[in-house]
Amino acid sequence: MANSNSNLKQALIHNGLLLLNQEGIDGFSLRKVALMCGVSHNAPYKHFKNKEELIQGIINEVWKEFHITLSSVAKTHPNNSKLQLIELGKAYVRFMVENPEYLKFMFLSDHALPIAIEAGTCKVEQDSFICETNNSFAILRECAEQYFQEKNVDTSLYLQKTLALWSLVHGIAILIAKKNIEYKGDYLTLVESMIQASL
Amino acid sequence: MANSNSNLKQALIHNGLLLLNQEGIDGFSLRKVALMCGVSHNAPYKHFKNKEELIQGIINEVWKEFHITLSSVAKTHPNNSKLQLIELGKAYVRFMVENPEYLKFMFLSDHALPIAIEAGTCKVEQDSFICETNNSFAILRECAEQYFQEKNVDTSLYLQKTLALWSLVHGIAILIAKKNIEYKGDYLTLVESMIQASL
DNA sequence: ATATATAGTTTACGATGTCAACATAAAAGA
DNA sequence: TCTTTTATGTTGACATCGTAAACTATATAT
Repeated sequence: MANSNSNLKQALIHNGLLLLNQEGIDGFSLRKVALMCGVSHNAPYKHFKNKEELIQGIINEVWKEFHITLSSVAKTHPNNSKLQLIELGKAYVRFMVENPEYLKFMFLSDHALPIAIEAGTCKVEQDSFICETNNSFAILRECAEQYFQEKNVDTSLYLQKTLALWSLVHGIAILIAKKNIEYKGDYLTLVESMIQASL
Repeated sequence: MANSNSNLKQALIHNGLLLLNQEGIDGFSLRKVALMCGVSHNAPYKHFKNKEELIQGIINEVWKEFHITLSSVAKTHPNNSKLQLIELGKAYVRFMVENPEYLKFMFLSDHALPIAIEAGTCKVEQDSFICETNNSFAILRECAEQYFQEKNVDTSLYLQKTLALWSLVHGIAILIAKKNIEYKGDYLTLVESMIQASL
């Protein structure tokens, strides 16, 4: 029971991610994922309550990937909080633009774990399971607060300014990824200048 | 042929919108919409190529509603561009928060008409059909440029600053609507202070 | 050795999107 | 006016999908 237990479970998530990449969200189905794993169409039900739960598993995997991307970017530029913020923003947007199907998948789900924002504090509440949104926001927040500290920003403004930066990056990422905006030229240059102007 | 032509077509869009509100995106189906219109399950195919096209019709309807909301807000505060911008942003966010199913629907579609952004100019390209994104962005842009003019902002920065404001509002709207952020208190107050700080 | 939990299979069912064939009434052409 | 399209529906069929139930085999625990 030790190892082979999560063998198929992991394979389902892995192949689900593959299928999502290959056929997009429209071509995605439980039965296809099962087939890719060489298993009957009902086998997934031993590991996931339903389709929604498998999707949630896949989304968690995407969040992990996202988090790894961001955290490696942050590590690449230590001791330079401004550059960190800019590169974080660019990586954030690039990830969404290059993985539009991930974005749709995540958008369809209603199971995001909210980050509680309360009168000047930003407390991350972890209830039953880990949602990587939190960690990814934590990376951004750390860099941002480091930057604000260096710029002698009033501490009481940290949260609001960080949230504004997050919103800006989140918004432009989705506008570009969803092709609401079409930029002639390198979109990352646009993102960089927008972040720079907002700091 | 004059009138009854688009009779069912309009009814399908209307009832589709109703169904979306009642059952959410998961409960939405072509056949249910047809049933609501008192028509056989294949009748919609005489007016829409497929499900995707009906959805697109519904989305266009939502854009219209969105546009009407924004434009009436802008008209409520003439000659006060700053207030206009703040109220526009709040209305923008409120619309998305109050209609999360609309948001999902729109996110699923790949048929947004992009707004071309090009080296200091923002040209709206209208190809085959009108996408209300453009008009909605146009409202925001008009108010923003009015504001920048009053503040003697360098004209060459208009586009980037408008885009930044749009991104900020778009981003916070989605973060709140998707419950990635949970604000204890009135979220519109948060939005107002964020916009204010960014101006 | 026997009982039980785990992980997989097969079969079945209703809902869905879509296609093809048919019906019918309105519009258009001769 | 008679005929022929065209527009707008209906019915029936089909493959795919998510999911439930019943069954099977294997590994573990007592």
